[in-house]
Amino acid sequence: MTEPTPPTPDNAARPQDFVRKIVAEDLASNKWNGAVVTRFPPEPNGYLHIGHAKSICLNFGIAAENNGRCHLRFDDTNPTKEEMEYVESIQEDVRWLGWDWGTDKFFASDYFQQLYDYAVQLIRDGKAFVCDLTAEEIRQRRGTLTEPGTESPFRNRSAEESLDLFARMRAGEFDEGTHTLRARIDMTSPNLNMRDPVIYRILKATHHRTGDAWCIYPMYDFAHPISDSIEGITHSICTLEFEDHRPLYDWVLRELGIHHSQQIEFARLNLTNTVMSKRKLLMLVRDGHVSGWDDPRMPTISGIRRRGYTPESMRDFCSRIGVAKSDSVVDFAMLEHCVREDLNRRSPRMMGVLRPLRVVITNYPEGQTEMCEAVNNPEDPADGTRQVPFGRELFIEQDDFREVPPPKYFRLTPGREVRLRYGYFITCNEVVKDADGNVVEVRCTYDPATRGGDSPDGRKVKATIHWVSAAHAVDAEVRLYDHLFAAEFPDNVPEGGDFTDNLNPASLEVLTGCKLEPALGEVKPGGIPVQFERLGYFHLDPIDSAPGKPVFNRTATLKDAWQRAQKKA
RNA sequence: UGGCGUGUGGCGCAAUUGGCAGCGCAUCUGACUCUGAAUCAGAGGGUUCUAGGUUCAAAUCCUAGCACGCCAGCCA
Repeated sequence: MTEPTPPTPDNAARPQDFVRKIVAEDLASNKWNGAVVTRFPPEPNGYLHIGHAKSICLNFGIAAENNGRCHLRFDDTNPTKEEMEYVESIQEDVRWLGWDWGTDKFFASDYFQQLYDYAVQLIRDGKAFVCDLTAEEIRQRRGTLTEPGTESPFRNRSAEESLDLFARMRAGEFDEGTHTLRARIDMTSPNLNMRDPVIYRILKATHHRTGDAWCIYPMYDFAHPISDSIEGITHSICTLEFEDHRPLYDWVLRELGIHHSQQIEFARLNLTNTVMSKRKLLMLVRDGHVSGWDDPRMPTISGIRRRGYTPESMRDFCSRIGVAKSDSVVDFAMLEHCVREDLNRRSPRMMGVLRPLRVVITNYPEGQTEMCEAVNNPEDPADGTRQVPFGRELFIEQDDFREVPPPKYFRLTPGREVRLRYGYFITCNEVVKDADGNVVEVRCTYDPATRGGDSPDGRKVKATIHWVSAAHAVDAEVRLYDHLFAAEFPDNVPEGGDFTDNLNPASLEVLTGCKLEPALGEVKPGGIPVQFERLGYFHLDPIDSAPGKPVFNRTATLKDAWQRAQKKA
């Protein structure tokens, strides 16, 4: 429907972040002969979220800005956690964000043989050894944050013996947990990662790509630097928690004497009213707090896509939040601002009534219908106009009528005249109630001279409200979303509780029997959200909608000064 | 009482490397308005973590503290 606009290096106007500065300096000093090669290395063990989007835009963005490449590499060294379903969704999400890895799609598992050969080299050089300690024994000897560890009794066995043992590990002779390959570094290092870290373990699990070809798998700290090296990565950008791993990253590459990319760490994204760890997101899915990874309340890429966020707004968001090394929490309002800005510019405007109240125009001829011309997008005249049917019976928003109006309430109330957008001025003169005293219908008169929405005598009305012709309305389900978590910082919870205690019970409100103008019944899936005038942006749900039975997800509300004033009062 | 890292308006980031602390978001006014939207104009908000020191001049350099984050998986 709408062509996605390709990502542009839109950071030019913004101050450069520290990573881009390093890249620029390296280019200036010709450190890598003009090459800029980055990579986005997800583990296919879950769906991508907005935090990943930050990393994706950083890595692909830097490559694009510098005429370089960004590799998509699946870090699949743990067969017990990874699945093909995730590699598919990850690719879809990166593509949706607008990035293209071209032919540079890789899997760490493609390097298993090379990795194995490098491990052998390390053993030969006396830099690694096979250790017979159990996990528990290794843990006990690791020492603590303040005390050094103690060396493994197998640390000094001969390279020949380790080589033999390693080959037998690979051949499947040993059970899981009985042997590991460890780097021989320094058990007294203040950096625990350097205390003879395990670099290979036995895992008799079927790998989603290599099947049963291997029963030993390299650890992240070994596989990652080498994968970067093999691919000729120049800048290996990762998050802060890997800072402590950099010495090990450098050690592996230095000892092997191979291409040595530079690891650079930045702070991961945090968002208010949101959790952003795969573990917690998985929990929300598994425990049924949401309908799935793509629930529109989820901060996953697939969730926000289904919610109606656009790739353009996501990229804009990522460039606005910046890249730095201090832990921080971005205000959710920043994200909303970005979607609103994009959607305001591009979304078609239409009318939909969420909570209908029947209006009968008593002086309008029964059975008559006419068409009113409505502007599709005032922000973009090229979008043209459309015809909206008008009749004697209409629906307006319940909120747009008050029998006893609060102060400064501009909308419909007995005796007051308001404008029906693109329609007529109407004046309310009668209220119909049910047995319980609820207003079920308002009866109005219209001024035929105000057709189109302007009065020839120049009289003004304070409010313009939206409406839908009852005879032509399309029925729809509309889902209103709010923050998944009521608390700004969901993890802040008293002893004994957990983040799910902060789930917002009102994060989803499902409205049925909503009344939409006919054009909204024709919206095709795959486009951008539509603005329901005065309400917000709504996105046709690609999964639950059926022909003639649209379901709309509210992407974001419009800013509402009235509501804000009400809340204050 | 280990190592690594980070502290700049409410929030996220800048500050040409020592030269009057700026931008975005948020907030609040006002204007305009056939969306209480958008737009436009404006406002408030800072002990640059603290204390010393160097200097004509410090967010930036030095010293000593403090706070916060991460690290003791055969996860990544």
